[in-house]
Amino acid sequence: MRPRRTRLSEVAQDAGVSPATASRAFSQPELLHGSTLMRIRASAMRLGYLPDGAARALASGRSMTIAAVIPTLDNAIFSRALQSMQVALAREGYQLLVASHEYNAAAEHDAIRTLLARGIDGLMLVGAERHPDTAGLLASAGIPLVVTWSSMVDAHCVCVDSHKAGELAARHLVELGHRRIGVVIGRTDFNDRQKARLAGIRQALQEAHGALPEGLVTMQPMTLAGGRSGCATLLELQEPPTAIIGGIDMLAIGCITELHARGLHVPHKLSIVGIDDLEMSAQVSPSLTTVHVPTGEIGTCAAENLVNQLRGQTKPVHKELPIALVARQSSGPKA
Amino acid sequence: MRPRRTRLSEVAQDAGVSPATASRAFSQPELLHGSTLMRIRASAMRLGYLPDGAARALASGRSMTIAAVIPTLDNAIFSRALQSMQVALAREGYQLLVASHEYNAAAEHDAIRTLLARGIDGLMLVGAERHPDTAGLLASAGIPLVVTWSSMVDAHCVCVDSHKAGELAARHLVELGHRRIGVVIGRTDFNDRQKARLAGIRQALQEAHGALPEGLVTMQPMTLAGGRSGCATLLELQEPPTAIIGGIDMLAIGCITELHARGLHVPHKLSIVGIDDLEMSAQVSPSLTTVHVPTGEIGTCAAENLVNQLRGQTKPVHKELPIALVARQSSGPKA
DNA sequence: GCAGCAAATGAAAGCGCTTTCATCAAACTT
DNA sequence: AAGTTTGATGAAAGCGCTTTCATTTGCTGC
Repeated sequence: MRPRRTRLSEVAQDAGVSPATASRAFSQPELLHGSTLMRIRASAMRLGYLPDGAARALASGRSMTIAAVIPTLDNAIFSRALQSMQVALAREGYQLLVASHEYNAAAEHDAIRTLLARGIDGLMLVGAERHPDTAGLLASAGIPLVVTWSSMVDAHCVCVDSHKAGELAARHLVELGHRRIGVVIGRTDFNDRQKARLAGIRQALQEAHGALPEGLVTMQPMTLAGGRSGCATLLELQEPPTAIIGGIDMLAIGCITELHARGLHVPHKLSIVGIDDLEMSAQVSPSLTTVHVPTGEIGTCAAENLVNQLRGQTKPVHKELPIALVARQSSGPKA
Repeated sequence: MRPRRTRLSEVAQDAGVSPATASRAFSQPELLHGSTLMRIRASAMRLGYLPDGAARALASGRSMTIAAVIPTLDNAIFSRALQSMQVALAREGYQLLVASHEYNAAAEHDAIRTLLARGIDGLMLVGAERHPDTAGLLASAGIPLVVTWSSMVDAHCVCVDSHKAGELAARHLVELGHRRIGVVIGRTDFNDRQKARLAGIRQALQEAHGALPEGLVTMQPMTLAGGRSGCATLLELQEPPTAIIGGIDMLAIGCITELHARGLHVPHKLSIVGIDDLEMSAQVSPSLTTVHVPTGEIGTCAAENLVNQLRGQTKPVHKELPIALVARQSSGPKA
């Protein structure tokens, strides 16, 4: 078998101290005499000592690991949020564990269960919808929790107002004179963000010119291909829209692509607006008008929130981050 | 404090068996009498028992966790590979732990170190380049390892021939009659895949029409913006190329975008070829000619490889996955 | 010069589980 | 009927670390 790893006791022996002291050299170095600390560190280095996380976690009750359960890695907003979260956590000595559930509540439940069993110190979740059993699981685990993107009563949240995001996108088009506005929305199963955005769009349009006709809304997979297909669907209507809102930027960009493929000019022929403001949205041609959502910041704040909870901050903190419309080239006055 | 979690011994007591038997109910149920098993399961369910991963890992020496250290989550090829890997691992009862290093060898070393300390059963790494200290770290850890994308002697690998990928892209353009071919390559620091692709391109062009002039190669960040900027750089040359190869699809798509923004038709004015075959590459307009790399399969095979190693398969396995050119709309005969 | 205290270290008891080994009953052998 | 095997379970020894509590030592202050 493999050559057993160096143990803390061996380091201690090598340095001529007790295991207790050696342990402190890693967790509470300030308690040790300078020279002792040096000696232990030197021994550890020489012996190539690597602490055993399982033993540490078992003895201390802390794993220094935080988990994030997200819908999918296949959407840049989540990878970006995770990225920022990781950086923020690493700064505090925590490791990030990631699981995705592909928009399936049962899969989310399982992932949370597995993670909890694995032993984590905190958990980041997306959205406020859950499998009915999940609440109990979380309650019995009793670890710090932060809900992101959506708001949830009695829970720590780092959220944005998705309803308002929808309104902003819709109002922008209304102000440009559009009356017939199509919507390519992402699947709303187990996705309260898309639900809220759509509701926001509906409300703003309702206030402007009456209800949004059902035929002008198409639900698609949240990919570029979904955007193209949604755009195609709307174009085939008897009376096609003069503008389209994508439920996420990727859908909006798919619309631009489809229009380009058909030789229809954006925004002269049709205006396109998205929601998210991906990095690539400023780079596509024409650049995408969209509602900026501070994705990276959500990750950072989620990390901070969890760390604060682990430090004793228990009163639920609701943090809402601001959103704003960013007008670029893909939207213009009604033809 | 939080209400302590149910322990295995309590489940055992509740079911009227010893802790040993209760333990077996979870790890080796086939050893138990049917009725005993049922009884234990019922007790576990009723008490809401969740095993303690740390204790399990410590006692058994296995954490049922596998880690992947990738360059970045901000590139769809890695998120896709991870996705497939996760699915394959979950099937075998393993959990995936992810860390990224943003193309920094020292950061990779640190991540591996942290992961090793955390206690993992296997490790997936990308590429064959490493920080000088990493080899020792890995050797002393002595856990199953699989290197992906690149090939490495004496190690388990799931690789593709990046050099050949470069050749395929270049030859395709040569065959279409292009002589002046530009390259927008991703940064090659700590990225042997980009290095090899560029070398492959160089070799194919060399064989066709002599050395690729240095001025026709521009190195850029691996983003859409990098592609745009690289394309712009090449267009400003005294004698611009008639075709451009992107070191990754994202760079190639950036080129298409830049050309679109400038009103230059692809492929009539310029041909564009990428390498990777992202899902979106077939969806952009014009659709991207590229070299298909079976990204998802890399993840699946890496998972299988590690699981096999954990089952005792120790002789290094080299698996090379096939690649192939996919001609789409972005490339055409020289104008 | 000695009580009193702080600083540095050590002894030892677990953390919650797995696993080896032993035990015991039941089911076969011959 | 006695010996042998098989199957199901239990007792108990850790896994490698942290942490509480006790101990030692070197000072301070009167």
